[in-house]
Amino acid sequence: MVETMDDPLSRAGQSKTKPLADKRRRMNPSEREAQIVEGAIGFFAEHGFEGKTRDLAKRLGITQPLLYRYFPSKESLIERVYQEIYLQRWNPEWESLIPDRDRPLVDRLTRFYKEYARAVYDFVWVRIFLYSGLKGVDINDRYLAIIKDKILVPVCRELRHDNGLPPMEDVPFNNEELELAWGLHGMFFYRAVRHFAYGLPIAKDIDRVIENDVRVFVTGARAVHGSMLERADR
Amino acid sequence: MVETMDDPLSRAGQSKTKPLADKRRRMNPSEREAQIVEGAIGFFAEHGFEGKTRDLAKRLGITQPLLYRYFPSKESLIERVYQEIYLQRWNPEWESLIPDRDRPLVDRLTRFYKEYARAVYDFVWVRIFLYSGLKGVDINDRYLAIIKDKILVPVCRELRHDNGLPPMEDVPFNNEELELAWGLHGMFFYRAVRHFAYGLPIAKDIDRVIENDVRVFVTGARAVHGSMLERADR
DNA sequence: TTCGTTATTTATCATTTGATAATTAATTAT
DNA sequence: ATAATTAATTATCAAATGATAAATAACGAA
Repeated sequence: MVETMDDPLSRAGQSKTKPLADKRRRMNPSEREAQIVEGAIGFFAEHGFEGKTRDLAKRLGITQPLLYRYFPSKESLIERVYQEIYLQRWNPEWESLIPDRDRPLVDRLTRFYKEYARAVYDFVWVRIFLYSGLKGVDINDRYLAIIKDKILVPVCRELRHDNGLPPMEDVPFNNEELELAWGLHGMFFYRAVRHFAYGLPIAKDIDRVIENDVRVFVTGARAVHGSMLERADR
Repeated sequence: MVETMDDPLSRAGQSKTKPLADKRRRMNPSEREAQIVEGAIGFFAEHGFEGKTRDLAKRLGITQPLLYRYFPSKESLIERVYQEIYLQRWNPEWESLIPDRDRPLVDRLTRFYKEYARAVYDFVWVRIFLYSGLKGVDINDRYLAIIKDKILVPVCRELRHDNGLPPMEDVPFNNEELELAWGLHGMFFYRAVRHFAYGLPIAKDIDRVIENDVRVFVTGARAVHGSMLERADR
């Protein structure tokens, strides 16, 4: 029986009630700044960007005006949170993984999504991504453009090659095909939404789930990919 | 070439700048209430539940205190929005669709997700679902429990039958199997997240996309479903 | 037309909230 | 030890926000 994992709220390490810095003042500025940013990430992930600066300060065990010594405004702190979250968690090596035809496609995809999960199946990441998406922040679009260009389109390319379909130079790439690859990505990412946004339990052995997802996708895609190309040209 | 659909923000009917009720006062109370609720749905879907009552009132073309004649508090209005959104959009007929073995499983699934899409691929629904999920509202959990019990578990049951696997009475249902069905649901629902939360374009011909999703899933699931049951007992 | 009812608005309150200024005190340099 | 520096706190401000009370005016009944 496959176990499930509960309590998505548990962020490893930081306890929730942690104004334990009772009398410890005068921290090294760069340390303090880092502490504020990290705290803000967790805080906004939990409460959304409408979370109050006073509550954030309380959580950090500092006073609210101190935030304004390090950031000129709440908005600038939020901006910093975006930077930290988005830029830190993309590994360019992933991009070279997909087109590596020395290995079977199923292996490549499984490997990619397992590693990607390690970076992204995370309370703060998922929730900040959703909150900023709903807010319509542009950095969100840019991130998704990378997903599309560096992962999904290459996946389609490899899928064609694997299934003996004509390359994109001969039969142009089309949106229906892109949706196919978004399907795999949706299987993958919606699990994170379920767990970290909705608070539902998720299977404990993520790796096995990913293996299944990829097998389902690659096997199933073979059955439909071809027909998309036929209908595609004119 | 498959077209794509842009501007997820467009909610059919109501224009965004609409305080056009310039001098028309004294509306029938039940009408007014309905108008407020509908306006609140669109408003909170757009701005989240932290949206300000004054902005909502402005959008409705009424004054802010009038809201409080119809709802004792902002929270009670939000509660009403939940009711309206969640209760109104579940069709019990869908539940009987899945187990109908007179039709091929692919047909049943395609039909269900097409009809479900008509109810749920919708700006306000998707966003309020996400906002309330992030907020941790219990009605969200209850809705997802219905999805699981009435759709996903039945899907697994039918999938077993279709692939000649032992019924649940013989080999018990397990979480890995459930994750399989969540995979299909994720393909489906993540498209809505992409479009309505992230603002990305989505293929115009939703029906065709759903057909592809279901074919990919059913074909691919056949390749992995069996192995889950073997490992499952003990 | 006049009057009574009540839907709606205007005026206002008490908190909350992002932000600033003045004050205090921890740490380092002399 | 003493003074200088500046991290951090305390004390506030002004605007925003949920909510209430009093005043107004639209509509139906007489």
